[in-house]
Amino acid sequence: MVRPVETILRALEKAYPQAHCALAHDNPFELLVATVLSAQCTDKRVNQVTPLLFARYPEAASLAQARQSELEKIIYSTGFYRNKAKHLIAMAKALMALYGGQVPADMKALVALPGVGRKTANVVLGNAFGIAGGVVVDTHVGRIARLLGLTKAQMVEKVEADLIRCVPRSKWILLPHLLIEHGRQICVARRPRCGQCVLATNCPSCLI
DNA sequence: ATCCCGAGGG
DNA sequence: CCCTCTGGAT
Repeated sequence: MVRPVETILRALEKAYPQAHCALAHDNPFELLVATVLSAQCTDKRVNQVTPLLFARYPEAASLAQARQSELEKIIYSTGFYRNKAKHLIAMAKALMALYGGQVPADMKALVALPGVGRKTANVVLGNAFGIAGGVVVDTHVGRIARLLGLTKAQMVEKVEADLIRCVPRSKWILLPHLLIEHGRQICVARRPRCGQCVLATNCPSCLI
């Protein structure tokens, strides 16, 4: 029923040769912060607040000393601003206390940071350090959760486990970017453009 | 109304 | 396991 992953990968790589991490960043710290901000928010809007954010708080040391009210104003438009501001300050303090202000290149250490879950850790590991720790699975998977009778929480875990099993490790970092690009251009939530979809012939939800 | 590169708390 | 947190785009 489902086409081999290799075939899907090849089709997506051909369709989106420019796929990459769209969160603007110059170093692991900036990517970590940007990824925390990206929760339930488009990368484009994150990129609108990060220039001012990083000018004001260029590294963990300054962010750890931030006044929460000031930080909230800067990140306001990314949503969840109170939680994110609180988490970012706590995260920066933890980076100072545990890692000398540096971002650890380690899954367990990243996930233990305040406000950092497995998805954020995977983004930082893969795109800042080039380490394929796991596979980034975002909220797109929630769209098909109902078809399989799974909750979103179950879905995220199962999908990553399946991808780790089926996809060669050399593609773990690239694959999420391909899927996200596909989700943005073709497989959008409302009125998906199935007529232009390179995976249409194999898609159970295809509308044509 | 629904969705966006989620995570913590109950 | 479910809920909440938030604003802007579509």
